[in-house]
Amino acid sequence: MLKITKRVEYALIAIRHLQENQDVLVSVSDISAAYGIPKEILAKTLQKLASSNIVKSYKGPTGGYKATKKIAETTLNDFFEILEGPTAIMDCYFQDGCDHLNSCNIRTPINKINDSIRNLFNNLTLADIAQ
Amino acid sequence: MLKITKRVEYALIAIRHLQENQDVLVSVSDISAAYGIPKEILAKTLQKLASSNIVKSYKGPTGGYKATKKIAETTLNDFFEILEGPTAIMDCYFQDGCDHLNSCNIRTPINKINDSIRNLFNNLTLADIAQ
DNA sequence: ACTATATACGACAAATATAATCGTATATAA
DNA sequence: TTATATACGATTATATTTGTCGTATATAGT
Repeated sequence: MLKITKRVEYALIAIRHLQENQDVLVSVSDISAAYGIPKEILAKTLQKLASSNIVKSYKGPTGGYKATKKIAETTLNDFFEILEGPTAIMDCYFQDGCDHLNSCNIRTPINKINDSIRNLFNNLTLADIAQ
Repeated sequence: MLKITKRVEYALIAIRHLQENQDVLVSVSDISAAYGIPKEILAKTLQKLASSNIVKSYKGPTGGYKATKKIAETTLNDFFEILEGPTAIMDCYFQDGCDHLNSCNIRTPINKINDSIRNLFNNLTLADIAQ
């Protein structure tokens, strides 16, 4: 429990690699080969980051991805949300339609835990965790 | 991702219920019926809590569970660990045997995120999140 | 002593979520 | 025109989580 997904792991690896190679365009194949990450899943992950302007994409041969300045100031909360949607330790935090709502006696503790985690991730940027 | 398990959810429900009924012994069936939780899984969850003295168990008919004083001072980290083992956003944090260790470029960020979460959970007790 | 009912606990099966793959479309440098 | 890159939806495979089954042990009540 409380695990991050492979998508997030791959995204972290990719942006770190892009930041270390800011002078060149890096293709999905490059990163895939360097770290042993399945190509297609990495491609889709980078597409999500591109549509949020965390990275910039260039099509065609000699194309690839580039880090943007937005990376450093992006919070973990935003980063996770781009890839996986809203962060919540239980689905009922954002969804509704709980069967036991009437008898639920853990709403307060669940909300407190959630708020604490979201507060933590809102105050940590990708730059903060880099070094 | 970053979800808690049903076991943790059920455990939270159970200890809250026990705290609200400290004067009587409450059986698994009582809690199961009150909140619509599968009996066997709830039973095993309470057994784990009992073996860590978070609750106390009494066998035989008229038996059941009782809250202990230890509940309030228990940290979320200990609580989660009793039920699910060590808290880590990636398995490699506690396990070893990673294939890509040589090319891993996210060790620092992963450790920072992990340490932040563990620090958060070590400083939050079950009493803290109750109200 | 017997019976009913509670906890204790390991093994297995079902359901769900995650990870990976496949197929096709589009853009563009050479 | 061709080769190679990103873009993206649909499907399959895998892993994890959740729930069930079966059996043992303890004990209050009769």
